Amino acid sequence: MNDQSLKTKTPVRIAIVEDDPTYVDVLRQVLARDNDLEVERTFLNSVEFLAAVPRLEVELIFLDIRMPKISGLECLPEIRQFLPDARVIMLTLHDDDDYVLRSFLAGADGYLLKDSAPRKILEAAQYCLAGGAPMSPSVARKVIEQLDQLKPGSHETDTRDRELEIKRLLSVREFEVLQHLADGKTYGEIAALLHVSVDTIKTHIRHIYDKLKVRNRTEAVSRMLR
Amino acid sequence: MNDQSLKTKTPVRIAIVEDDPTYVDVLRQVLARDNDLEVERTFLNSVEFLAAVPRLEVELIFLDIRMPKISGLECLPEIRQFLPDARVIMLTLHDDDDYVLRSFLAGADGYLLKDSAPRKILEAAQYCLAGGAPMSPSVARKVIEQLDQLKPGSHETDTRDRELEIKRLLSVREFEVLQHLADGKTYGEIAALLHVSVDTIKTHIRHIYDKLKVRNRTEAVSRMLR
DNA sequence: ATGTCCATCACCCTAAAGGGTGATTTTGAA
DNA sequence: TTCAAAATCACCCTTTAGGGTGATGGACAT
Repeated sequence: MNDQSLKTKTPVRIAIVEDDPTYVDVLRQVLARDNDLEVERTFLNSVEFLAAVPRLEVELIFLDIRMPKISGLECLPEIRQFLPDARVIMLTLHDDDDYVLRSFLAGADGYLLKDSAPRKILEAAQYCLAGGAPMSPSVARKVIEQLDQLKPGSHETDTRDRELEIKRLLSVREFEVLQHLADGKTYGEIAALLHVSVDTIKTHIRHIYDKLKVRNRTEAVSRMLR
Repeated sequence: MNDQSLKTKTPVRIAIVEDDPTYVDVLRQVLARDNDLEVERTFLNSVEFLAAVPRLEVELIFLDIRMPKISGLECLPEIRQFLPDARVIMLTLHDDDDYVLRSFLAGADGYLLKDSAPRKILEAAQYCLAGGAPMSPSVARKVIEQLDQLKPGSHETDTRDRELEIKRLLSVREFEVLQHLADGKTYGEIAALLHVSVDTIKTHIRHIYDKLKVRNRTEAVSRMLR
């Protein structure tokens, strides 16, 4: 008579994955107002979270999208693998990023702006647990705007087109360096090939990373080639 | 000096297209509470509405989805042709039909359940005019559920072949690691994603290098992608 | 049963990468 | 002419990558 009869009284277990400790506290306090909700674990970075996921037992997860190293978006497949029935609400500062649609495609259940009123946060949790997909009208707008990009076969961007696009972003010298990067050359090798110092190459590469918004050579090369 | 300066004080003109006269009245009364909104025209069937559309001047349209003869869905292209900037909120009795996604693809801006509270109706109008896409969490859920059906994923055949060739050379685990490598992930990040130790990943990667006859990750990725 | 992958983990060490800051010269566009 | 990139170089520091070697348990085939 215990499991069933107690079930309605068992609070919903919650995990928070958010690299801003301040906002973690905000969420904690807001969620504490609802006695049916209990924040069981919090993680300040995605790596810690991923390590714990296989043994995690929660029904609801608040997941920050933008985090260092591994984004919330990349955590979603892992969550779906180990916690297929858990609800996931994505946290974001702005609604103007292009993560919105991809989050939902990856299995998110809701979308919450970090500056939402406490009431909205609690509503989001409740709607989500009730099977809805809470999101602000502005987020919903992003979704339906990005909808069109999905249906036509417009993503057949040729490799040459990508190269041209990157060529526009980079200076000629930088593009030259990038091509050597794609061959797996080291700083020193590229420096030798271009008859300049290693530090010059390092500077070029830093600029390439800035312009392409990547963190390392592999991402840069991947960006150009696929 | 009139059009521009008066614009902020001019009420938003609204059209209602709804075959249930009772609900038209409900809408009328609710919308009348907001002095910035003015119901200019109402249509009890879609044929009348379509006839009037070319000469219609409204900023917001409440459009019933299920109507005899011509559905609201079928009206959307016409609206978009003559009133490209007007906002359209779809009206529906249930959120369980498959019109939801199709409505948004056809250019709807919001989705309102007919049993919504008056406050929700006014909110929907306001959100919509502010550029958002109001919809209930249950409707949003429908949208994201139907998302998957939209994405038919056809990649490039060239890349496929290369991938298959490399897949034959590597073990499944190694290939898995290689894919993360191509995303620019570090040892630690891949380890976290695959729930194994960093040393294990290092070993896999060394094996990958051996098998592909490359000396670093960039060459490996480049090998797979081009 | 024996050998061979496969997947896992550990420890050691060196080389390379990457982030921050700052500086100089050239060059082209406004 | 003046301002803004672009291209060059330097020094500091931390993190990551990569090479070598070795070990264990499981799966699978001969």
